Amino acid sequence: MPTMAKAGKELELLKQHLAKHNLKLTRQREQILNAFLKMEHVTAEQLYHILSKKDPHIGLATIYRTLKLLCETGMAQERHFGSQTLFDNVAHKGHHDHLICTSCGKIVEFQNCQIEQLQEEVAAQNGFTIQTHKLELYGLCAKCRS
Amino acid sequence: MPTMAKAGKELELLKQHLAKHNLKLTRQREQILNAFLKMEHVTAEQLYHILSKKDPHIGLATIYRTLKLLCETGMAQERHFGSQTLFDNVAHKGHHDHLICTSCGKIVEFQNCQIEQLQEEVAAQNGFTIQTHKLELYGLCAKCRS
DNA sequence: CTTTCTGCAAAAGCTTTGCATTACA
DNA sequence: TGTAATGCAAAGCTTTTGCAGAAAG
Repeated sequence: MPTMAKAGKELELLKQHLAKHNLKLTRQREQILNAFLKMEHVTAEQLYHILSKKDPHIGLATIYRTLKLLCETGMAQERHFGSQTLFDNVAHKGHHDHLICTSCGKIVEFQNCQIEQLQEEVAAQNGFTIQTHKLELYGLCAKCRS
Repeated sequence: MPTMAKAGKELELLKQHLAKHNLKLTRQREQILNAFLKMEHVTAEQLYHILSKKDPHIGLATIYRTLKLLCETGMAQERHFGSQTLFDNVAHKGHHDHLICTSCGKIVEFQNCQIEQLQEEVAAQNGFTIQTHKLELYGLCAKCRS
């Protein structure tokens, strides 16, 4: 059943991280992970509202604490867009960058291997080894331009 | 005297912006612009401390208000690194991107025309017209790797 | 003179922390 | 049974806003 194996991949990753740091898997952490994995990107507040419906006593602080854990595992990545702090789901689609419309706020994800390759070259020239990167292109989408 | 002309270029840009929006050029705005132009990137708090020495009664709110203006002219660009909000001086060196060491915090600026060209292509494919962009590469610098 | 700015202080986010209690392993 | 996690509320930061007096055009 490869489907089931795939479904639990992220949970396994979290379990590994928890075990390595002597932390515990809780009902809340699992709920937060599951809700997070369904989204492309979320704010802490958004997750809080989604989860509050199922579990009215969940705390916003727990969301923040768990999102920090997910960032440590590499599944999530913190990103600032305007005044909002978004947490990107990197597990789902792999790494992706963003095109952001400055007029309507529309966000398009994209990937480009050539750019990534050039990034590696630039880093090497400066003696750096890349761990991760963020690329955001701001402009006007087709609708807003016309 | 080309030197003087060059020195006032950014001030002219600010004056234009102010005129266009029916705003006024004040002593504080000029001071903040000058201090800002001397730096590669600063936080609002840093500018506040620098300027407090000359003018003990300057307000932090004025710094924030003026930095917002500088962003609108395009001379400054807001950037989030970790928990800090930095304001980049784009006027001085033109647009540049950043290599950031996740271990020691060292920041290296760079420019790469090929990457910029590819960005344009990606944007065009998605119907976007780019206004600006941010590229940050996070990793380990030579010292921290060894 | 009229409008905009400033500094101050208060307010408003958003995120983190302290603590008693609960849940995991 | 011993740690670690949770929820709540309070504290902490950074950034914004309201307002009366000051300054610019």
